Amino acid sequence: MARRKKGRTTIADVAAQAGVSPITVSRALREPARVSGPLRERIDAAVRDLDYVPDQHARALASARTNVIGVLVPSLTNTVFADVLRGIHDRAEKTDLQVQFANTRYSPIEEERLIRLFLSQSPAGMIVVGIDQTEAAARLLRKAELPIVQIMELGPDPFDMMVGLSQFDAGRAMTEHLLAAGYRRIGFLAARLDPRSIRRMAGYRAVMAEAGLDDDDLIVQTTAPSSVRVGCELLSEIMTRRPDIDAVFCNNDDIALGALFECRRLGVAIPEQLGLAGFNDFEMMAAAEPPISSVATERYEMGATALDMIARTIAGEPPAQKVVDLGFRLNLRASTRNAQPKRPQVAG
Amino acid sequence: MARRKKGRTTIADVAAQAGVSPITVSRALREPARVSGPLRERIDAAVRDLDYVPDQHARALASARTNVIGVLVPSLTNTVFADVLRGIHDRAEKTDLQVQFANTRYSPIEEERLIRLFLSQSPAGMIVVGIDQTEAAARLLRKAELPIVQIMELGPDPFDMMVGLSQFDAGRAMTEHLLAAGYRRIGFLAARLDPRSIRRMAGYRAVMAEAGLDDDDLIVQTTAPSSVRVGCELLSEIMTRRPDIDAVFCNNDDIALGALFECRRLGVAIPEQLGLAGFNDFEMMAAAEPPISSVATERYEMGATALDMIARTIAGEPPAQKVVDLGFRLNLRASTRNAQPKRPQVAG
DNA sequence: ATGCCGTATGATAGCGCTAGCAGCTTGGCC
DNA sequence: GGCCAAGCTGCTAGCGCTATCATACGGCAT
Repeated sequence: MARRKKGRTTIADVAAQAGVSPITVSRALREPARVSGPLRERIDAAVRDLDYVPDQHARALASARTNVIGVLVPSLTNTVFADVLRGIHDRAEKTDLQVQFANTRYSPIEEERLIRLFLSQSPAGMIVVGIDQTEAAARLLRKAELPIVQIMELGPDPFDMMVGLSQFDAGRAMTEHLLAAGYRRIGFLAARLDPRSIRRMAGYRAVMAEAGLDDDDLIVQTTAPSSVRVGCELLSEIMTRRPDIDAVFCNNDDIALGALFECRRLGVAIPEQLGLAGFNDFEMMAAAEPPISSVATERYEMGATALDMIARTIAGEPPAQKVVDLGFRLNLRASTRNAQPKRPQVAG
Repeated sequence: MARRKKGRTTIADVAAQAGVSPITVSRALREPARVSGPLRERIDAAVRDLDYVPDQHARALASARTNVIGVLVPSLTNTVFADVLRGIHDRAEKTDLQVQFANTRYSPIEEERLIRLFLSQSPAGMIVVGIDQTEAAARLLRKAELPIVQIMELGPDPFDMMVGLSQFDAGRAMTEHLLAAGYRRIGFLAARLDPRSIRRMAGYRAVMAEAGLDDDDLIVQTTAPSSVRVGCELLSEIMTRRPDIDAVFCNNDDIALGALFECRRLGVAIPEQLGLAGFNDFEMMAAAEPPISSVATERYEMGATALDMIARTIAGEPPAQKVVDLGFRLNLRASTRNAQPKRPQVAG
């Protein structure tokens, strides 16, 4: 039967040119060690000669395996995930794995739908964000027999592997620093309220409670997506509600930048009248005037590590550790008084 | 022979359950109109019953067609492209098209390599950025028989379709506005120097030349990737080189934000001593203090339109226009004197 | 009645590749 | 010299789906 795609160079063409059988070509490409040296060279030459590229679809169909890594992220625009994706992508390029993204829009329901969809295509591995999947999604992932990495945070009982940091500890650490620097009435500005934001906030609350400084009034939050504008609004609101605050810790850097601008508008001097800290440590934090203190996380590295872990597992050399804590770093700058533990003082 | 993937629900299972032949199921799924009503219903019911999901690979192999749209962008972290990708993705979700991204890192050589790679996988369509492909890449794309959209800018002789704006005109427009507002010694700060930056700059130069205000000294550029920090540095440099400038037009908003911070550091009042304008109109521009004038572009819409055009073409209803100009908008804010044509005045 | 046509469904033959085994060499050992 | 294990290479039979052709059927004009 005359069929389509007559032009395509197939494994049979390569085999003919190299004077071997198709299956030997197939092996030479996938498991070079199983083919003798001379043959391998002839085959390689033929491949180059004919510019042969294996058909991924035929390969996937025949082997019931694919080289697709499914990646589900909550947002495509948030720089946080852009960095992670870049890390994933960069490492994937060095392997023969293909990356397939999808956007859950911060919805666990949507995430579950996408997990079903991906799993039905038998990917080689999956990367998902966080630990708050729906129960059904968790069940699917647990019984799926493929490498899975949860990224961005850590938690008990991983589906398979994890690379992240403790968002709670990161929230704690910055709050502890602010306390140590002498701040007392520390506000918390939060938007989006995704699970990771919430755990950062929990870290903040824990520290404040331990210090006996807990106060619901100090927290201003909204489920609206994070943006610089929302940062302006939240800062404005907290200044109205609690004009006596001496610092604000923002659940991310967009909010912090908005807070900085709003302070400028309101004539609130940073850090003299108000300490300001963000989260993520985007590049602009260091360049701002004044430079803004922020909690740095290893986003690129997180994506890269996740992909590496999957690639290794597929290659049959699973990573030594199934859970990797990439930690965080406080980058303290002029927007906060950076005194080491010092006697508390009343803020200007 | 006992083979793998025994679990998978296939079209044959659906056919058995519905009491028809496999090929009829295949048709019912792809061209419902060609199957009679009652049969179609029985088949649909069986599909739902068995939770059947077609195997993309088998489908691609048999039909020599895929549903993959290849998208090549220069950067994954730049918000500009994140917005475009979101537009593409959002529309792709409404079709059965799959999006596959790759990152050219602003390198035409890398872009060519990726174009070869993608084309060898016979995608259903491709989206590429700009009009500056290598000659070889251009040849490949021209002879490829698939819908292709070039996005982000417009130019003569498209490979197939185009959605974008005239970067030159956009550069012109903002410069004309600055002139009309009375600025005379208008600096231009540019980083990265990708083709689109360069055309924006060309627009700026054209206007300055027409006004007899052209001066190489007014342009400070670097091939370093754009960042807020680089914006600080460029502003600092131009202030050293030409302390008499009265406005700066930045080739993007990161640079503009850096310039704003640096002005604050240097004690240069905006807009009193220096007008400031950016490009892209990121969300933060409106929230900044002072709010920064910027040229808004339809990035999300660009991605969405590109995908729509491809989807339509595949569906056999090609769009009426092969070239779509989405234009731009000047969003004028407090960082520039926004006088309408007025008599020139010496800047403070 | 007869034959023709258009429509709806089915049978057949692959798409390009790989799993599982079979067959052939080679070399080592008794 | 004969036998067997180990190492290569090749054959066969699909993976799940669809392009192409074939067939069945009802309606209509002749």
